[in-house]
Amino acid sequence: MKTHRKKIPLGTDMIVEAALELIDKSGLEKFSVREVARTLKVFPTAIYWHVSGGRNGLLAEVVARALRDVAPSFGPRDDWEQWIRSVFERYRESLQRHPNVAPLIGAQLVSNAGVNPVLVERVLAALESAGFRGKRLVDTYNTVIAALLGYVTLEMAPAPADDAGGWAQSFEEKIRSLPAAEYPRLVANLDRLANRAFIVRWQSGNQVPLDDGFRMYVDTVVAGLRSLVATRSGRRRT
Amino acid sequence: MKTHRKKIPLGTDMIVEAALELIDKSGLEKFSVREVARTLKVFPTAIYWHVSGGRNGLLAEVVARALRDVAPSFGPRDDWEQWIRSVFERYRESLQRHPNVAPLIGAQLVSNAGVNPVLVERVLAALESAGFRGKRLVDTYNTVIAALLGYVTLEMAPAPADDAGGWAQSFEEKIRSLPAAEYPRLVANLDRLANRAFIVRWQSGNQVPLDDGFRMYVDTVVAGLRSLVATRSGRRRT
DNA sequence: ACCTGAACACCGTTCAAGT
DNA sequence: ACCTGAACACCGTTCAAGT
Repeated sequence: MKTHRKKIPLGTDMIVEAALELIDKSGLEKFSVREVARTLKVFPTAIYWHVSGGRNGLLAEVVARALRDVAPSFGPRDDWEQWIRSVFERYRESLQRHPNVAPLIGAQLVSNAGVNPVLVERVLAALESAGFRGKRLVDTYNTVIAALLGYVTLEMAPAPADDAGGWAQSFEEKIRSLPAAEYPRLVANLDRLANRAFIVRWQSGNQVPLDDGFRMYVDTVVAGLRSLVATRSGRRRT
Repeated sequence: MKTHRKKIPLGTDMIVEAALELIDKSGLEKFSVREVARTLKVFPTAIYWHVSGGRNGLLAEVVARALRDVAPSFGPRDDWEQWIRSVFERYRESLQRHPNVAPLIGAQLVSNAGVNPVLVERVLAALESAGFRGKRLVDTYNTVIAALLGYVTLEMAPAPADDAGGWAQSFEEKIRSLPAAEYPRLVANLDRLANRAFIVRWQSGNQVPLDDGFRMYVDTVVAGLRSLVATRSGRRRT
């Protein structure tokens, strides 16, 4: 699986791909421009000639590469609910292939711009077909994008790099010894929650996927949108 | 507003507070353990004696501090929908006070554990009162937490630190010159979308809040949950 | 145009030593 | 117990110089 590059002259794509491979293999914590340079057998400064924006610019391109082709095309005969569901699934699959880029997505505007205009256009198309227009279209658009990125970036949040301090173990102990008096419901449902629910887990979603929660989440968002379609009046009570 | 500390001996709280102040002022990019040490007029290594887990451990505590008291208590006579709405709002207000910590929340398990067990217990209480039990309770719990963190962390994603490269300006130009042929809906709604919608904005949510989108988002989640309450049968079509 | 090479101003973290 | 001090192995980025 190791890519052998010889003397083929450097190019932006080559650098971005090397960076992504490196992140996939060792995580963001280990990532550095210099390391990328080393794997390409090039001086660090050569990178700067090819990619603008330095380290952050490179990371933004990495995100864009990892997330390309997430949005299936939307035609006038497609069902918007079904389409939304499929984008959510494909987006999750992309991040499951590259879990270590997850922290980048919410990290910077530059990076979440990596999710490209094609996706924007198609989400708008789907929502328009659902009946949303004008200001309301924009609001539902923001809702969908936030929901799209939300679950998965959180699910894939990485555990400590090498965990020399044994964080995972001591955290598990802390969770398992919470007093039932203070946390009755947490303790009552502990078997179901421990390591399988946000905040009370010690492994990342690429190791312990939270599948059922994701399904419920998608159901919730879609059902919510559907109920808003019914509400034709622009304004709602706060 | 500048805090003058004299010779009061170092303590974990003091360090965490100094770190949070520093992040609030200059952002995560500028943050460093050494800088924290400098503001406390202490050698960098002194920090390590007080806070375990090094830099990441410190950042986790910063998140915990920034997000404490987000969850109002939930009593048996409270309305679960209203309660969910208020947590969402309070969580957003906390991050509006400390927008620069936003990237940390999805960044690591250690950090999103900073949202403490009290919140877990209360969310469970609210969802139980809505009628969710057992496996279904866990799934809706994951849904709510993901939704809770999702919108706001994305909204507060920081723009490039100093933007020496003029990223914002060139990105705006790129957006404004997208071809209407390829992106008909994006271009048609550009005035409403530009800088006011995810992916096609160049300023962070602490400068240009996406309020209406947030309201719609909360409506969507709550309406979705409500519709799932109705569906008493555990299973749903995929 | 594309890359080398050296240099600058930083990092996080460990480990020994002081008080 | 709490902190200093020195040292190690790194960083990202700039700038001049080579070809």
